[in-house]
Amino acid sequence: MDSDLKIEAPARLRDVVLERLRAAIVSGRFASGERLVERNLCDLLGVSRSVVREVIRILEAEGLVEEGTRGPMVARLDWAQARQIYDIRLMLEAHAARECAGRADDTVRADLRAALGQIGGDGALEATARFYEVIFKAAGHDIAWEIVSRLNGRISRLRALTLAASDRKVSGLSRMTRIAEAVVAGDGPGAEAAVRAHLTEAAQIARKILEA
Amino acid sequence: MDSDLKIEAPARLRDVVLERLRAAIVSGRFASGERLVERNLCDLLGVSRSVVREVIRILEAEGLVEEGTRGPMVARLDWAQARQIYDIRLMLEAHAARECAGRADDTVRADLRAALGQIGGDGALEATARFYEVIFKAAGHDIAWEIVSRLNGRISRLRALTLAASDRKVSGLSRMTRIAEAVVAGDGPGAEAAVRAHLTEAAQIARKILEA
DNA sequence: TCGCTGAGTTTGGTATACCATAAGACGGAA
DNA sequence: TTCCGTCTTATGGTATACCAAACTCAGCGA
Repeated sequence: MDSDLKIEAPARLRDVVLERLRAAIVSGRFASGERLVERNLCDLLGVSRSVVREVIRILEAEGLVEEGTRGPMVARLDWAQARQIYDIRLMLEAHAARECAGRADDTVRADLRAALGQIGGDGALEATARFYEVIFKAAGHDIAWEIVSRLNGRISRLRALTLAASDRKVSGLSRMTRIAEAVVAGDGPGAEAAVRAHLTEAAQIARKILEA
Repeated sequence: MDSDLKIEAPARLRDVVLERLRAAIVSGRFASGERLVERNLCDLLGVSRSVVREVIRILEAEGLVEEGTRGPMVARLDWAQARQIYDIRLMLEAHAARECAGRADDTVRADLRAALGQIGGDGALEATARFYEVIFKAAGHDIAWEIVSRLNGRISRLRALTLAASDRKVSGLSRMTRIAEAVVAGDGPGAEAAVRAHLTEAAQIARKILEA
């Protein structure tokens, strides 16, 4: 890895706050519909309002925060929205997986296996994201990846609501392994089908949670 | 229209600036890759940095602005990106048109005709947006509409590059009329095909422009 | 002539101050 | 008791101030 030499850019306060706040919302630390009072967030995070406000704009664009009558609040998430998000992800990911399978070279295959291997470990969430990133980037679908990343913020909120997270993780891993196998084998239609199966299952679980 | 009674929310400076700056970028007032120096924008727009900075965050999320090494700059737009955007729009719009055709009621049909009727007039751009909004909303694809709206900012930049805008407008109108006709007739596959034809043509034009 | 250095300037990052408005509390009059 | 008006306060919108890093460029020495 040549990343050892990379100079890490000094972390901007904005990025840190963005990450924190996003995590807080995704993890359910703030309830759906709860108002995000700027000055409270400033106290909570120990930063000034400038930072908080800029971060709120970004989270608004991600759909995690929406404007209430009096100010920003945590976006509400219902099944109607989640269903749409899964539909969109399905289209974009299926397309990317198919194209990726058609053009994956050895580097891509190796990256895919590496990401898959880390999913069982600690940073499961990051590894999963990395897995998809490899697929999208290899397919030349940068913009689609950008979109899916943003949508993932909202989807991730669903995961936090799941109680039995462990068994789903296993299931998800096996599904993703099937995706990877199809991609590595250059089997476009198979990869697409695997993506479809994975997302359909995930959507079913989300539906059960949100309709309850 | 009962909208006569509606109290218009006091326009926030942020919204005005957002619109202005977006228009400036889309129209080519700022060159691709040009640095957006905050203090310059403040002078230009006559507002404070707080506002400018928040607006820049929003435009960043729209992909119209990207972070340079030293600060924000107007995003570069090449054919590789535009092609991806057209691909994504194709998927989302085709899907929406198909579903809209399957469930359009009289209200939707009327709205669609109204929007179509206004496209020839002054606010062609707004009317076009309204046309698609009707289709997406009627199909129950709010989130997809949100995504397409954002992507449209980038696509709109292409239009500004076109010299012969008039003949394309006519062509676009006839294509959109075909979409509307298929939707009104409840012809899902036909609507999808019309969308496909329209976007394919638009993509071809964009390609010619960007590869030159 | 080339290169180094240091002052000055630009620029983005961050914090704070001020203002207008709307919600909420409180009290008086019918 | 209820309704209305007023006062207080919370809150978001906007502007300004300050700082540190980095870029520029003149000046100086080898």
